[in-house]
Amino acid sequence: MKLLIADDDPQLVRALRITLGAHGYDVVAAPDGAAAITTAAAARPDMILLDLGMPQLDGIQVIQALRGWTSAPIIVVSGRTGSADKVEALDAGADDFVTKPFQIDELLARLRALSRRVQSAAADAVVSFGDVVVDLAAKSVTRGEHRVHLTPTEWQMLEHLARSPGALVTRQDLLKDIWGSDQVTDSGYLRLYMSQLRKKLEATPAEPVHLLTEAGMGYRLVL
Amino acid sequence: MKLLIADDDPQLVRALRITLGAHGYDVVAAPDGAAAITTAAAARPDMILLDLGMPQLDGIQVIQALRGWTSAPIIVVSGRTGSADKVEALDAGADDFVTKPFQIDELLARLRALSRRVQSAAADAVVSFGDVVVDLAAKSVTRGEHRVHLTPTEWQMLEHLARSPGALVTRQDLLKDIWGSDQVTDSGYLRLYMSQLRKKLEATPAEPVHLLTEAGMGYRLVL
DNA sequence: CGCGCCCGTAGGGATTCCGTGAGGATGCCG
DNA sequence: CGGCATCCTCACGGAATCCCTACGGGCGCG
Repeated sequence: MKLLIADDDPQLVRALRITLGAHGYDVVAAPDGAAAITTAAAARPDMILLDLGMPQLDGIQVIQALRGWTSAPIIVVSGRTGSADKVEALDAGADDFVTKPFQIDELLARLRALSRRVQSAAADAVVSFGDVVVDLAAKSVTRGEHRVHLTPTEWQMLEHLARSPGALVTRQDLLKDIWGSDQVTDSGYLRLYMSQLRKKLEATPAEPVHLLTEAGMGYRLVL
Repeated sequence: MKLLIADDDPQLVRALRITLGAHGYDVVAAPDGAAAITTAAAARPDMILLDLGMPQLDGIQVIQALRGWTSAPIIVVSGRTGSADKVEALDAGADDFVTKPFQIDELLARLRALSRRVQSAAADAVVSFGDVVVDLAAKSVTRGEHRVHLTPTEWQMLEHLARSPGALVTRQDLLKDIWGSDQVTDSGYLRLYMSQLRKKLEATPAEPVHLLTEAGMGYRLVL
């Protein structure tokens, strides 16, 4: 069971590394928010211990970034005791919230409780179809041997589709998640970006095999 | 989302029932450990809120009894702050531990966090009959090894039938839910789309085995 | 047997929905 | 200031979908 500890207090990290290591966990560490994200992408931990008050990046933002591609349990560790902080972190995608100072045995128990819930430890962060490989964690797209460059909007569309392969994604969902709010004025961006995606990823853009459209409903990525 | 509250403090139960009810939860309550177990068995809640210090039965025993047959998330609420109690409860099978007094918004956030995990784990919104598999979540239909394409209206019909398999669905219900308002002018849409569904899903469309019609009443999906 | 009732099915027009090209608007960077 | 990438609008041809109408068949009943 691999564990990522993201905390800027070297002493705490050292203590946790020893204790958790003794309980059979494989520990990797990151000193700030940015490092936490890159380290998580590289090491693919099964669980994440995250301090809210780190330099570089807000803890909430770190949670959101991680939740973009991994469903690994996140336990937030923080000195702040206000319920507002807890609510914010939990709603951003964290699974549990422990306030410092904490008892190490309680933390261990919460880790055990969460790991019980975890289904398939490795939620594949890579989706591939045809000769295209999409790496959700690295935000990179490869076709054959060459890398494909996508604009931010194109990537967001592909990301949404690739996150639930085979599932139908409603036009509403895409509009809401990419353009925020309740944008209902689909004056045709979706059609346009989908067209560009197909041009970049499909062998025959005019007759797509993977990026399908369901008339009147939305789009679907078929592997 | 049905919620079981097991607590011997009537005032707290009353307050929780109001607050949680306002947030869309369907609340049932039990005043002691024994009642919690029997009520849970009868009501089949999706989540359980459990007080450790109840008469009749130790909270830990209640957890173990519940875990014997249900995997619904259990949040323990207790006045004891000792880490030993937390560890014991969590290791017995509880998912989270909140100490009294607690902020109601924190409790709500923890409920949301847990339900998120449970839902993603139980993504089994699949109904199948014959060689047809209907995935309600992905809005996809497969027959044998091939995907079946449905138009929006066809899908809505199938969805209604598949959401209550075996049950009779009134023509009125279908008309109202698909075409909105109190459209009673069944000038034959239903017959038409049902015909197309059978053509796509039944082995012998002329002699349907699963998409049956009850003369004068409506339609029924038998698995 | 004749009839009305209900249901299944086929064809076709009207409408909505989708793909795509061209081009203007905006922001970034040297 | 100019080039560049990206985002967005608009318009049009073509495809998919919806919905209406019509026709045929099974079934109960007088």
